[in-house]
Amino acid sequence: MVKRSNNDESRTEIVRSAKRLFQQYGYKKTTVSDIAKALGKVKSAIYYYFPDKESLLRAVIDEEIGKLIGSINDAVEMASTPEEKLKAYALTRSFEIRSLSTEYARFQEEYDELYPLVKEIHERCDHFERDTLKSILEAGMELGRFNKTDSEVLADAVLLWLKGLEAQLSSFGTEEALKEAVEHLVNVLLFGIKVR
Amino acid sequence: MVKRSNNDESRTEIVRSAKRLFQQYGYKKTTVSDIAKALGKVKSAIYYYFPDKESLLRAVIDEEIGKLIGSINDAVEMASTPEEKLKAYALTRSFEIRSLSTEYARFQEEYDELYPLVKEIHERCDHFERDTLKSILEAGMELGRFNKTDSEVLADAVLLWLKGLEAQLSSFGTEEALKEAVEHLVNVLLFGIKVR
DNA sequence: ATTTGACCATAATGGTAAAAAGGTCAAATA
DNA sequence: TATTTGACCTTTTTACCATTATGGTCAAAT
Repeated sequence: MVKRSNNDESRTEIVRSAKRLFQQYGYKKTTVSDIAKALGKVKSAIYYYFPDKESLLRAVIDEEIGKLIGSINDAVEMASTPEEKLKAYALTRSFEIRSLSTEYARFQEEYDELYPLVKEIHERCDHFERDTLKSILEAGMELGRFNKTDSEVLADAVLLWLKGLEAQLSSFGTEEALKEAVEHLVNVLLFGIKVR
Repeated sequence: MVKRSNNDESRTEIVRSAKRLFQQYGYKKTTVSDIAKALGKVKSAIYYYFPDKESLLRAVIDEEIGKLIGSINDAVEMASTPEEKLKAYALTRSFEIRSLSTEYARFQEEYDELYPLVKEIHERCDHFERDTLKSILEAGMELGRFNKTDSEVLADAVLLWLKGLEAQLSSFGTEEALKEAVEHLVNVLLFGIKVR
């Protein structure tokens, strides 16, 4: 754990305020003063807790990543078989990212400026995702339920496929449509299309 | 066929000039005068053949779509089995789109303005792609090589997956890496990951 | 230990005049 | 007749400047 200022509560309140405003107005359009005013303070109070605006954004993002990873982990652990875990992984990932991308819809307009940060986030998540997927796949192979292949390569392939789905998220009107698509794709992933 | 002006050669030369300059400088940054000057003419000469700048872009795009669809068709027809056709489809599609996105790299900076046109293109291609994929899949089912399911739903799923791959194209350093990824994904698509 | 307002440097914004662009057309060309 | 041209019009883009906002600092106040 990182050592923090005595008053951790102020930090979390500031992050909560920042989060709300970032979601509503985007990163650039919310000023540090806005974040402070929402707490009945003035911007220099913020700078007592955070070195700069970007670290506020990082704090918000860290929280969101934590929640995302937590949700996925929970869903995967809840499932019992490797097949179920894979399905849970794909569904949870897709739904959580979908809801994130609507909550932070304004960030898309600022993609150019936020790109370095986005890249960093992706790299950080990639690591977790590869590991999690790899262990699901390996468990399936151990149990003799999945074909034995290089689990790393396969994990990358599945991840590529999930990211592809992510890029197409906006094309799904309803949650139900997304769910059906994910389930269908998981089935194809599991069984292929060749007759057995 | 649309009725054209007598001198079709001028039209094609104008399109060629526009194509070259659009690739090099993007759509907005190439002026109609530039396109004309490259042919030793003045811009009003262009307007004798094309009603406006956008229709120049459309002509270029139509040509590129024609080539893209042609390449895919050729590759698919060349392959003999449904499995090979599927692989040929995925490989050719990925490589052709990859090369298009490098040739017209500047267009990404202008995404916002070109969006309506891009959407139109996608819709137009979607139709062809769905039909082609559907017929490959149906042929496979007829021959008893693919599991029988709703070919339309399956075609959409495969297409979704190919578009996902498309969104990740920039993450492949070499052509070889892309080829390997596509082949691996096609194998998963065909056989799934469950033991038989 | 926190909060504040005054302060600084830089970046965003608005307004404006000049330049460039898309597009039209009657006259010229061939 | 089929093209090409330059002059012309209107709208958009650019370049520039003054003003304002914003991110960030700091000594003093609480």
